[in-house]
Amino acid sequence: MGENFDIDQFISEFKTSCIKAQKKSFQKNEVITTYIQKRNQFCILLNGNADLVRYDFNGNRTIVEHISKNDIFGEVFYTITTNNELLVEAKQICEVLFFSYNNIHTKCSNNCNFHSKLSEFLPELIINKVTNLNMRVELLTKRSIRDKLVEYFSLLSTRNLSKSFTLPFSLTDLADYLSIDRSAMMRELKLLKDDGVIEKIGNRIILLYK
Amino acid sequence: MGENFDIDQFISEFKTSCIKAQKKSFQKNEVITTYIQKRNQFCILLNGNADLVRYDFNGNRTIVEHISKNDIFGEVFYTITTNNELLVEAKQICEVLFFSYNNIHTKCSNNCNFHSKLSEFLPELIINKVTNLNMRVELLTKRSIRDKLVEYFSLLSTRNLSKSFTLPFSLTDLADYLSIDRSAMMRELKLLKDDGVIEKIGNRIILLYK
DNA sequence: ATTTTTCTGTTGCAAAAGCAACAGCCTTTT
DNA sequence: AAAAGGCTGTTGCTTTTGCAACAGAAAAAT
Repeated sequence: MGENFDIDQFISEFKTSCIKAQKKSFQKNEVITTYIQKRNQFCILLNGNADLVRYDFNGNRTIVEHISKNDIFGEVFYTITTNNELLVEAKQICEVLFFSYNNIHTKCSNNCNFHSKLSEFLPELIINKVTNLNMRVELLTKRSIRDKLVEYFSLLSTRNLSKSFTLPFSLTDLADYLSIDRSAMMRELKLLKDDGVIEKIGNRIILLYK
Repeated sequence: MGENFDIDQFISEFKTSCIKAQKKSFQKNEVITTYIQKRNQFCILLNGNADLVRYDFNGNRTIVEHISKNDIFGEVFYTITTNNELLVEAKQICEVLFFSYNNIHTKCSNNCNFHSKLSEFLPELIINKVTNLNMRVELLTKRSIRDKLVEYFSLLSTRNLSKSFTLPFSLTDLADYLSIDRSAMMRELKLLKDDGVIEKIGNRIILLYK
């Protein structure tokens, strides 16, 4: 889409002229931020990819959100806090831009170019996020492991414009993302193969139906 | 919050001076809109409440989203379409404002007051939506029926500033919202009662823990 | 006021998902 | 080059969830 190209260009041309924004880099497996405090934090992932992860009492790990280049995230979107701690973990080397959300509306005293561009693109960025969240809800409301897998695969197939694609997750992470038990998922993947719905070579999937 | 008050006032003062927006009323159980076509539809619920509902092949009904006063919705947030049909159903008498999302950015030829106010409040409205979606993901990623119920109840408790509250759904709808079987949910509610976690009188819940 | 419909509450049984444990493979580290 | 750690693949067993069916209560329609 044209609009995505604009956003991409805007972000790639970014220079931190605004003193209220901070750019930081992270190594793989570093914690980018946690969502415990109430600081109205708002972030943009400039490069790399990361996961928003929750660990619960039973030791279950859940990938609440998968964060890619140009995605926005931060505790400003979690006003009602949950009991569990939420961590954003870098999966690769990441570059992240941090703000306080308060500073987005109020015009920057420097009247900086970045600031005015940001407020121009903000609705577009947030609508991307809403779209992703709706797809996530669509996935999670599927009743069975099989339905979740098939929905997720057809989503990836649509995104990649191909019936064959490599999973962007390890299978372990995929289970944590779909909020299901890994071994039960493996079992179901085998059944999907046996039933001729998919082919699977390692982390590469080919959708056979339709 | 102060900002919510502003939005409330803005919406309540609204008059359809802009010809590009349409206001319509709906009776209980009427279908407000469907998400099948690609029309960039964007809506605001001015009054009443509604559910975004999906019916799947197996006859399962899922309440994908519960829509209350001042919430925004519409197929513009569902760019990658799912196989299933999505319907917005009025649960009470509803008043709804319809736009095309394209008409929000491009300045209205009338230069109308409503239009400029809308683009001012849009980020706030969308952030509310993101927050709600994140809470929904939080609920849906809980592994067991019990965890879903307890999370949902503590959420309602926080919202109502009280350990006792009436469910905003029928129990049948609650199951469809949590994406679980109703009878299994009833069974678990009984266990929560037996274990002294909640008290339950009809659709009224009292949280006993903490 | 009576009928019809929807919702709540319950249960036995079947199916699905989770848990635990282990082996082999692959990748990264030392 | 060897060791360590993480990921994949598998399976037996247990627990949880779903399904089907029904009775009574409550709400809505006539």
